Amino acid sequence: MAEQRQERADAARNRRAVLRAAERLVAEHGGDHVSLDRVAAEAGVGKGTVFRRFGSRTGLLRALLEERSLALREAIVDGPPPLGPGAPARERLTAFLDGLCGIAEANAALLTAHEQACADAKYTEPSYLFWHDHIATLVAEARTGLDTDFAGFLAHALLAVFDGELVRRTASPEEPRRFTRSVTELALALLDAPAPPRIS
Amino acid sequence: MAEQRQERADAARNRRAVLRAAERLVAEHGGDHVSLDRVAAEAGVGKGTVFRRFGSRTGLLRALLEERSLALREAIVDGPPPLGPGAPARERLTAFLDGLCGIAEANAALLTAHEQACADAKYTEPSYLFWHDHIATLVAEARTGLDTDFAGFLAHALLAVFDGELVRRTASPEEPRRFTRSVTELALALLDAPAPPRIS
DNA sequence: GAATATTCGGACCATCGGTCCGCTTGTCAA
DNA sequence: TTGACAAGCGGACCGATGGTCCGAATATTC
Repeated sequence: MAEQRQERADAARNRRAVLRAAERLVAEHGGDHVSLDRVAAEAGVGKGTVFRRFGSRTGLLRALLEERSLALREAIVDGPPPLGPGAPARERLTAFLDGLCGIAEANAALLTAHEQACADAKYTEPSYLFWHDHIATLVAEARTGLDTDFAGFLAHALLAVFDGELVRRTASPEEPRRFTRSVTELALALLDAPAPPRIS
Repeated sequence: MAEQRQERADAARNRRAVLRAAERLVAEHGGDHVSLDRVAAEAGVGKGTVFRRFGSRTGLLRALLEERSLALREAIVDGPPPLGPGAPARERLTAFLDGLCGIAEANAALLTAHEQACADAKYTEPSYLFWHDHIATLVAEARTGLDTDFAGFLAHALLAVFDGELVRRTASPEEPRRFTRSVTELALALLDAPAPPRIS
């Protein structure tokens, strides 16, 4: 069962149309200002269709975002080093962050829209959990002896920086990858910091 | 001109009533689920009054949050060290973060509501600008030679951790100030990290 | 106590996410 | 080819919500 008797041809066509329409609207207008009515209209389908395919506004944005990050995710799971398994934690982490920053820089508006839509559920999104787990693991590996919970917190802290608006503000015309550079420096600072003094 | 002929007595009374009502509702129900209709009803005033006083949902939440952080702000500007001027940057920063974390831990739900309402304008809020400037200055002072822009980025990164939901998730029953401890460790790690290698 | 500026309050509006259901259309077996 | 049936479509509809407006009410001032 691939997924219950295949998706009908028109359904697949509409799914693509909706994704492309949403993508276009988010790119043109800011992250918000993209109501589902407009997406449906732009895609040339009814609103019901959008919901049938994606369940909710959140689902639509999530689908777009996962489409963008699928390659990175696969490369991490079973691609060649330094992204994939095998490389030292430190190299894997910077390679991963480099990839994620690239996605963020190219999709800042989409990030904003997604954050807005997710709201509270942000920390339970499968994608978020995956990124978080990956970072936390690598951090713990690179800094042996670090408290596990604190490694998790550092992972949250690193991911917290991926805010659409912050990405947009950090980027600059003459240095498009400034966000990436900043995040990388931040991550390295965390890895290279001396062991924290025992607090309590 | 205090502010144009004083505020009328009933107006002041209503302002307080609305603030207290909003506070109560946010505390009881989660950060969202606090519509302005309900706030108005709970306060025993008309909806128009809420808007007249606070301009918008965002304005109301902001007012609540600034009420909570006013003391900290004043202590920083002209209070005694280590919060106020005079102490070494490192001590000032940890003292400040300690204070801000305290506020965050006590008002996680409010934080969530405010983030939701601010959306894109987050980085232009007077409060945010104040915190950001303060942190960036202290970081630059504690790590001389650090690129100014990067100090600013680190400030954003530190503030990005103050996400209502993250605060709630980091706190734990048996260790209420776990969020504070984590943030402090994070900040110290950033201050103590060795100078980053020149990238480009 | 009257004149006046300010404020009140809730009806009203537009928008938006999400639901529903009668109609259309792709699919597949005969 | 055709017919029957499941799957999908689309847009009218709904409830909630942020925000506006203006006649009524009231604090303030002289």
